[in-house]
Amino acid sequence: MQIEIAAKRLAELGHVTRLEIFRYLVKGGKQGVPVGEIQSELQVPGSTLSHHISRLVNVGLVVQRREGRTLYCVPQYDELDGLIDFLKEECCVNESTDGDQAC
Amino acid sequence: MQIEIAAKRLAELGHVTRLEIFRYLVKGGKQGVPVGEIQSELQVPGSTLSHHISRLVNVGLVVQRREGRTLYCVPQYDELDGLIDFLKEECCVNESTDGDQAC
DNA sequence: TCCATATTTCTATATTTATGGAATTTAAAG
DNA sequence: CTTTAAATTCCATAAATATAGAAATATGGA
Repeated sequence: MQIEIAAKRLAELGHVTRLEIFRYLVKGGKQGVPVGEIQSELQVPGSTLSHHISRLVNVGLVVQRREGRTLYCVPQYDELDGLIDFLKEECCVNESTDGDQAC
Repeated sequence: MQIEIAAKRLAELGHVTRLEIFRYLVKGGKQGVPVGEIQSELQVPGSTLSHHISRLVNVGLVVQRREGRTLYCVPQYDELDGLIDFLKEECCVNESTDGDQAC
């Protein structure tokens, strides 16, 4: 993963409301959660919520799927896993061999 | 972990320069890396670098240790692991049982 | 067609953040 | 006590982000 993409994704997760949204989606599973359900769960004004969701979509952490009037938000588990792996990439490869090891 | 703390930590990692710094530290292991080494590695002006490092320190992702004139930066592996766990907490607990499972 | 529901886009304001040069602090060495 | 090295703080400016009301769009049903 390119560092610019990883940084953007982390930045989007680094906001309380968006992190709440994303965690709620992660909890919800692959079928996705309607925008309206997120709104009633988190009690955020629609325009604000829409702004935050579209930021998560823009960086590829969430995908949307429409069914009639309802938009489902689906968290991208693979992207999340990739991000986590990126954070621990090459962990301790430069570590001197004496003392505790972190990994 | 409280969501405010998690969001702050993610936000600090969500900046290219700081993410480069943190990953370099993660690579370096528990003994830590001198600020000067980070500077020559990443080619960032001192004042800018100092600003970014202090943000990482403020959210507890990095701890500093002085040895003479040299300041070592030590990444906090436990905090990183806690952050990662937080992101996947309760993954899919609301998922309906039919179809693919993400976890 | 007309209406209700679901969600987004527009718009403006307030706040936070990034950047880097210059000056300063801290610590060791001569 | 003066110099050199390592790193931070101060400062100003530029840029990005958050917030939410009002208006607009999209979809399905009566």
